[in-house]
Amino acid sequence: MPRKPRKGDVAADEAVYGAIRRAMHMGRLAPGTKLQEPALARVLGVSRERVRKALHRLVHEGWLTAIPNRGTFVPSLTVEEMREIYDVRSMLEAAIVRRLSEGHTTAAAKRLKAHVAEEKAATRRDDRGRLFELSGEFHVLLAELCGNDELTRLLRGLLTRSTMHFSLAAPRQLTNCAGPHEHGDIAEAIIGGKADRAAKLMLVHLAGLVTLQAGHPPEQKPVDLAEAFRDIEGKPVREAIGRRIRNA
Amino acid sequence: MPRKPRKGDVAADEAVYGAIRRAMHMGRLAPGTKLQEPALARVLGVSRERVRKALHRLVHEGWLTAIPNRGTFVPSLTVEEMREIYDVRSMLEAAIVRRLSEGHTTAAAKRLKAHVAEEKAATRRDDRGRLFELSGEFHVLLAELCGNDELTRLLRGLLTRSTMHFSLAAPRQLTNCAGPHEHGDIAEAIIGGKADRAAKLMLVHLAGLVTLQAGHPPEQKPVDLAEAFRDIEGKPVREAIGRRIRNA
DNA sequence: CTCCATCAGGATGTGCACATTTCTTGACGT
DNA sequence: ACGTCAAGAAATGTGCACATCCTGATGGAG
Repeated sequence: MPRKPRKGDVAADEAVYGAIRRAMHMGRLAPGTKLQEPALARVLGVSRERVRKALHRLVHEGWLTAIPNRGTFVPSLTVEEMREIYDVRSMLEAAIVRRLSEGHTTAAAKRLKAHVAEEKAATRRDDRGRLFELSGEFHVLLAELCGNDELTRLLRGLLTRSTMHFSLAAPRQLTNCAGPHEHGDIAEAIIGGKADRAAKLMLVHLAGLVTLQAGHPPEQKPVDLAEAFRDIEGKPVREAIGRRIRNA
Repeated sequence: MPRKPRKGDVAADEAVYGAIRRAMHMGRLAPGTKLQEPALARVLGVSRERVRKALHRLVHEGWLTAIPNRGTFVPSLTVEEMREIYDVRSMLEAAIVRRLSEGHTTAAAKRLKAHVAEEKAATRRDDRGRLFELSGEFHVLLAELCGNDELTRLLRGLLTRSTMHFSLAAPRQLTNCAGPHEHGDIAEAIIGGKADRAAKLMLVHLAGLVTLQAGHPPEQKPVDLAEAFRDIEGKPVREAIGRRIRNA
């Protein structure tokens, strides 16, 4: 299985894809913003087809909304849609913590503890950017510990769509989850084997996030594309590495 | 919001997409088959870019596997991947039937009963094709009754990937679920409000499907594309109608 | 003054042609 | 005889140019 990268390679695709996602993640692109292909191609310094492909992919993944012959837009999640996503997450994550509570390796417990410790450290440093990342990764970690790749992929998609609201609507409040101590409690219940308690804590945790998000309606403001993508394109693509091609 | 269809329109895209999916659904395309773009374009009578777009979409949805600079292939699901998919389904669907058991409208109960009745009718007629469809739709129906669109979308994707194995590996056995009576029992438990029983029945049901599929390893045989797509392209696109564009 | 029709400008969608890569076939050397 | 390498052919990936459609503005009619 040769994997020779070419000159421009698919890395260019990933770069464009990652640049747009990062801009959204950083709250540069307000809901309702139209992402027009020529402007993006000019700003990012790539061909229009590259931008096209990336936009189509983002649309398919639910990050952007496309209207035929009109263009692609940054979606404004309604409260109802958000509630639905968290509802599905509740179903999945309650089952996940239940399963982990009923049986997990010592290595798993170690990773959980380490993650919670890292979150606490970030909290002490008041490093809200890092804490934002860690808070999301906690939920992915739980899925990973189940050893089911399909589950991990699915939950990751759900989670990114969940955190999109924070990124887009309330970029100021970089408090992804209501605080690391809730994660700590959940981890403790899992390690202690208390399935019911872990599930209940997770449900309360997610419910809290919903009310937290519902309290911060998205702020509509126009955005200049050139400004939004300033010092973005060069950085390495981090979040795309979980999205590899499936090889039979 | 105007919706003027053009001459060829997006319907052509959907037609190509649907044709390939239908061919897979009918077991015409064996696992490992390479879908090369020029041949498909010639067979379906459309331009190569149309085929390209459809293939990319199918790859992204998990129906096909793409290898850069090599082409797109019909995947051969391993037993492990299949088990993972059913594992996720177990988590979600157990939660679904629990929720429905704890509260549902009379209209919901009516739809459930009607569906089970239709399955029994198809069984009596020995209409295995129709039963195959209905068996899948039963699980989607449960998700729909929860009133959560996100959940419905997600489960539909999982389900199509589950049934892919039947379509590809064992097209002969058109018994999607082990029999409508299991669906009937689940529906009965839901309507009766027995959450634990409904959840347990669902878990047993899904576990049974896994063992059923694991017993039928995929049969590898080369396929002629022109033969696989005979009397396919003209038919109306049925399964694509649930995949509309998201409009903000 | 308001409303509608018409038209220019720009953006999206599509087909085409070329560059690049990979697979196959055949010959050559060991 | 087998393995290796090279050259041709075919398929994939990409950029370009044109067709089609939407949007906003301008001018005329009521």
